[in-house]
Amino acid sequence: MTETTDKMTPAGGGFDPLRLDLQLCFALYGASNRITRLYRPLLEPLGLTYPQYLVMLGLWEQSPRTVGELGEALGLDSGTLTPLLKRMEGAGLVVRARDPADERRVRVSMTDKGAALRAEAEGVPAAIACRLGGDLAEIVALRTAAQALNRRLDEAEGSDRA
Amino acid sequence: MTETTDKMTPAGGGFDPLRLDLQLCFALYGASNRITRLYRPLLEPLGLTYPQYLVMLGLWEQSPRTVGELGEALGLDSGTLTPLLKRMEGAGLVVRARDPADERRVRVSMTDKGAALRAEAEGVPAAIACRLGGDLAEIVALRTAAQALNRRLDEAEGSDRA
DNA sequence: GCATAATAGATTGCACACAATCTAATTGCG
DNA sequence: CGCAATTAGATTGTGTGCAATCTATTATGC
Repeated sequence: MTETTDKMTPAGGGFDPLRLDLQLCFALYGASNRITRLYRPLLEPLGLTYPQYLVMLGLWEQSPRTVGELGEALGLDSGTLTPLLKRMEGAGLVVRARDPADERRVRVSMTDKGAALRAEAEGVPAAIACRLGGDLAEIVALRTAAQALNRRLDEAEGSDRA
Repeated sequence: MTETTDKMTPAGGGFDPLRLDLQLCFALYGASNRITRLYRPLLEPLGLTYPQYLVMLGLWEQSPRTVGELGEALGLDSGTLTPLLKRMEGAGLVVRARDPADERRVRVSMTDKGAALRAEAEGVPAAIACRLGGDLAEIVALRTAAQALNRRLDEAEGSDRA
């Protein structure tokens, strides 16, 4: 049987490397899921899902952008983005059009409706910050640490292909 | 049309709260996706997906457990767990059985095959740690910060229902 | 100049993730 | 006892997330 005592001595001799609450991956996985749940009720009035909101953030910074550029910025591939962007096009938030200069590329640009949505989204970060509570420094520290991790993982992933 | 200039002054007076790289949510979302990608090639030889691996971690700590207990531990609901557990049952890793004492409950228990898989999984955390690189303290700090966030979000979520 | 390789997206198939809803079983309470 | 309220999972429907593959287009080598 697998009766595990919950002795936790991270620095000690015999601790279990497979313990759920010791996994960084599990903490991040849970944080990501919880954050998505936290945003859902705020984004629903805007007619956006959470990944769609991220796409809009990307496009509010720069529009138009190609599918590949968005994928690079968001860390998603075309298999994820294509149907997502099609739904957003169906909702009238973006337009997709082949680049005449290079017919392989698809340029994604905001519509006026998409641009107008920005005003409604302005309040979202503050509302989230409020719900997150805690002190701001803690939030920033967590964000910075996650970004550092992401950078390192991107490098490792890139070197695989090199 | 909506041509966005990319003036960005993060430290300046009028910085943009909607900037993608300022979002904690985006950093965590990316980290979770990247971590899943990192685990995939290591878990594939074990015949596990990443959420299935988390379920196994939960069951290696305690088996049997009800669906509800697993959902509580992993932060997932029955709509996610039911099909996931069915696939794992199909793979011979777990068994699902109604609790005779309370027919509403379903007890999920490891099979011998599932228990045996633990030996193969022992090496996974070390392999991941190696790929993550960086120093261990940084990893632990990120994990701790994410766990603190998760606790706070759980409290907030719980108070919604109260 | 033309076959070949490289590139950008799209498509397909599978596996989550979750809201909303449903069903069956248990609890509570008069 | 008898029935409403609660509870535990299962089901359904929508929307990602990604590997593998396909197609169309552009760049390259000989």
